[in-house]
Amino acid sequence: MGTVQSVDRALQILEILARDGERGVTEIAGQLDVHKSTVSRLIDSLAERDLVEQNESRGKYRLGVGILRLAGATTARLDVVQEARSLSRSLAAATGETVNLAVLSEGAALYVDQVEATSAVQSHNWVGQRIPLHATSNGKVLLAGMSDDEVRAVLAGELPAYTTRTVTDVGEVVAQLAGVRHDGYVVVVDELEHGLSAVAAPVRNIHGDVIASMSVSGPTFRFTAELVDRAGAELVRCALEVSRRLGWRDLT
Amino acid sequence: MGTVQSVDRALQILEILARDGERGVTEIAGQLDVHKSTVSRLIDSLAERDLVEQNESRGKYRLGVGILRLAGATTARLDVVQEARSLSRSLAAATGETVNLAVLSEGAALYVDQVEATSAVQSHNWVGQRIPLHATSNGKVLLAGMSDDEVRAVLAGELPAYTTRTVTDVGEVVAQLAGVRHDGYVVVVDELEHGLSAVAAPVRNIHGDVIASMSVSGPTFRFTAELVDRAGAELVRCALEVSRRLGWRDLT
DNA sequence: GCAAGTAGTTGCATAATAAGCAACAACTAG
DNA sequence: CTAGTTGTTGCTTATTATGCAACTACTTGC
Repeated sequence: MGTVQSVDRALQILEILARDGERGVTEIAGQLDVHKSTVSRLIDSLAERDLVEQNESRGKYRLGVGILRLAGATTARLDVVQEARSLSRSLAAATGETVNLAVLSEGAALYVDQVEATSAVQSHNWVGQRIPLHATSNGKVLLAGMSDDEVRAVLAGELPAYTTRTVTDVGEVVAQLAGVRHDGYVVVVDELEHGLSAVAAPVRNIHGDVIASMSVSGPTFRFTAELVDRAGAELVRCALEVSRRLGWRDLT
Repeated sequence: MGTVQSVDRALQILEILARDGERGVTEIAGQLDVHKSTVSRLIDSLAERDLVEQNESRGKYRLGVGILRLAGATTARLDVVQEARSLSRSLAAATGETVNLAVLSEGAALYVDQVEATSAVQSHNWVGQRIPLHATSNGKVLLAGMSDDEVRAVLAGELPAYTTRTVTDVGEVVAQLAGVRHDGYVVVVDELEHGLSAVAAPVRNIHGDVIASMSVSGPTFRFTAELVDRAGAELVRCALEVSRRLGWRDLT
């Protein structure tokens, strides 16, 4: 099937602005290899619906709040977000940490919901962020839902090291995934950021496919063995309940 | 300036899906008054970037998670969200309720951030939702940032009553706004939903314009006069601090 | 303060694409 | 099993998107 080139270009503009924050018409024209008047008109269409906005008169452009309206409609309709919400909140309250829900999207973990305990240390909102798969608990759970061949395809290329603890050898990651599949959850310590740890478990659909990952994360100094045991058990229970609400049946 | 018709159509498709949840190619073609093959190709462009997805093979279409990636980039770059975040969290902890941030968007309050105290009763995520101005504390704060003529223009038509307490007379709303401007905050009880109350205060930019509204909301039974006093004072203090971080200077 | 350069905008002509049509495959309903 | 509907796709052409040139507005350097 065919796409529509001018729509493709408009969407590329949105991606450029998402990646770079803000850009001028001439800069975007250079990146798309089209004339700046073309970009100006494409941006006009996007601006009419608040998908982009201009910093000031004749200034650079950035993403606008119209995107958030569409996003609100999207999460409101994501079954897994809806079914998980109340469980995420009780889990956050029970553990005193941050609970996240992530789905696989274009070779990364896309965070789609977040609930923080009020006592949680961090205030970063991960929703909408695309986070590397190999260095996070959510990422490893999502990878564990794939075959080893699929994993190797997704993790092609050199895996970046974010800390001295990041596992960057694909073979070692694949070996870890066997353990994830066996245990039904994974604990990751200091791989994405020093001082940040998390435990994650899979959320399955009616067919048993891993469609999301739910995690509890917090500062490493609070991730004692006792907390990991308690949070892990509670997390697995919650993720199972979300899966059940989505139609999954554990026949074992 | 001109827009690009095919991009306009593609964005209309996104809006239809945001409003209706899911729709088929033929349905969308009817609404846009174009041929279904046109819709099929426009959807192809949107699907290639995960902005829409198909429920199952040859089924209806709905918004996809690609929107969330753009949304994450948008909130990450909204200055007011960034500056407010830590204050929102401390306010949620201090009051034990839910704190929201909303901006004006197309005649409604668009919720752009939310922090819940773990003890908060509700689990509804308002981010991305467009909420009526006349029936909410955030809405009334955003209206109070306009002139009376602008208010009357925005509130054209019959105002829906959501509960028996909803103020639906435009004149009465306008009169309330004078009070909001004087007091610097507003309390709204049971107007959007029975049992839901909130207090809100304005966030200003460097020019003093009201660019967002910050609120504390919770169940009416917890919104005692004492809580309103305490939360109101704390909220006004936080909203002022966010305004200062954005460059506003209160010279009084 | 002025000149030169750059960025974004817009009218117009035309090159290129988007769109409609027809036909098809796949699915649903009776 | 048949008829009807939906979504897809090859092809042609009607229509639009695009580039160009010229313009306004702004920035930078002297």
